[in-house]
Amino acid sequence: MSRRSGILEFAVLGLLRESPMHGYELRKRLNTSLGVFRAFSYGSLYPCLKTLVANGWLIEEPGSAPEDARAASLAGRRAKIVYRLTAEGKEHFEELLAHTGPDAWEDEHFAARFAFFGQTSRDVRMRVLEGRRSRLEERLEKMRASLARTRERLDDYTLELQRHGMESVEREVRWLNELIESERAGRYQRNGSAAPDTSGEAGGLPRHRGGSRPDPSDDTTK
Amino acid sequence: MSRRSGILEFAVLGLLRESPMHGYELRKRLNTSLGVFRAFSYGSLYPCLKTLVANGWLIEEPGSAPEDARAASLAGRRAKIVYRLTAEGKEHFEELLAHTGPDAWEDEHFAARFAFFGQTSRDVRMRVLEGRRSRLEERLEKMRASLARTRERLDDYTLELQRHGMESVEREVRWLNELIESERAGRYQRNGSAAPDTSGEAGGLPRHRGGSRPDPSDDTTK
DNA sequence: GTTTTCATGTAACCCGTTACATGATTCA
DNA sequence: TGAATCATGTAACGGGTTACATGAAAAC
Repeated sequence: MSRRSGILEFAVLGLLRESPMHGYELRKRLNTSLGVFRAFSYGSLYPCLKTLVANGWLIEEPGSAPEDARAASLAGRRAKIVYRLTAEGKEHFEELLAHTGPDAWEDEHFAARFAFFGQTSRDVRMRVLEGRRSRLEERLEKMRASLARTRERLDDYTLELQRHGMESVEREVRWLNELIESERAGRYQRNGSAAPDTSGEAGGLPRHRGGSRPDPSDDTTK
Repeated sequence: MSRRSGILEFAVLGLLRESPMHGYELRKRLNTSLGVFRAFSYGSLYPCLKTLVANGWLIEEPGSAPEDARAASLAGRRAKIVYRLTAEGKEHFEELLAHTGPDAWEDEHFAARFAFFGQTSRDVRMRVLEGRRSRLEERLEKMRASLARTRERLDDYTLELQRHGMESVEREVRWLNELIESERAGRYQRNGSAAPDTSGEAGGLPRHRGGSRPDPSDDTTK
């Protein structure tokens, strides 16, 4: 059965659900769109793709770029394997999305699921957000308890590190609260299509100040 | 030479520098005092201790608890191996602390070093803090660039995830700025001994609101 | 006297990386 | 025609975890 669990498998399925792709492009998308929190290498991606195929979740299609029709007449053309999600793969991905295992609330697991919220139903999103929040609150409890126990024998730097760590967690809890509130109020939308200037309080998620600078240079993939 | 790099080795050396300990206690300290950011298991700790001994950085002493003197008369008493840092080990740890390798600025590496700032000179601290900061600023650049490139074809959730990620990084940069400022001003102290109520702006690091609640219950180890 | 906690260890695995090898396609 | 980039892969390793096995000391 090959339990290749982990983030990579999940993210690959999620990206391929949106559209078929070959490995190279897949990796680029992993490291930009999703890559804020993690970067993957070919050394893990290609073996992963193979086991996903072996599990029947993907099929490989010998494909070239769609608009490259004139090259299709060539005889010995190959390479560029396009992977496409099968029906079983789709089903498996749904299960993974909905699955509420104990590990599902860890940092990177959570981030990966969140990245695919657009393909989920609201009640699943709610469960995930609330699960993450209570997970963080447990963690806060432990940190507070540990700090209360050891405070006196720690030097200033260790203390400062712990304080900053706790503040980070508290901050994420507040963030989750906002998101949960948004979901409750029904403020969500499928796919914000090209709204070049996000100035007002539109329909979607709560808007914040800051973020990317308004510099629309560099449209190429570097 | 057994390049067992990684956080664990570093943290073990750092803790043993403060005082000798046996493995079990060592692990507890790793997961409370330092464990805010990471938890280790025996399955990694004990093998690590062995290689550290093999490298000459630690020695094992058959030891029981110091105040357990009456038990010393027993014949076949053993187990409870106490590990002590050798002179070479100490030297090695200093090198690790001062070493400015490219990996030294990553999240967990940085956190581990920071946790042992109390054993460092100020210029080393400054180098580490500034190194970390410029590392984060690089990361911000990439995130901004990536976001500017892909903004239109991302759904709201992915966008929100990236926004939150960037804000977290920006927040850490501000934190580092404060710390660097503190170091510059010479506001640091070795070991804040039992200041039960931290209300005013004392001599040490910049004080913040929030943190652990004033509830001194539960002094036992769970 | 039995259950808990302390204490040490090992073998198998997991999820990924690094470094390397190879070749097709595009562009100057 | 030669360099850059696209594209696919593999072998060896890395730094840990899980689950297991064992036994001594303390608590009840």
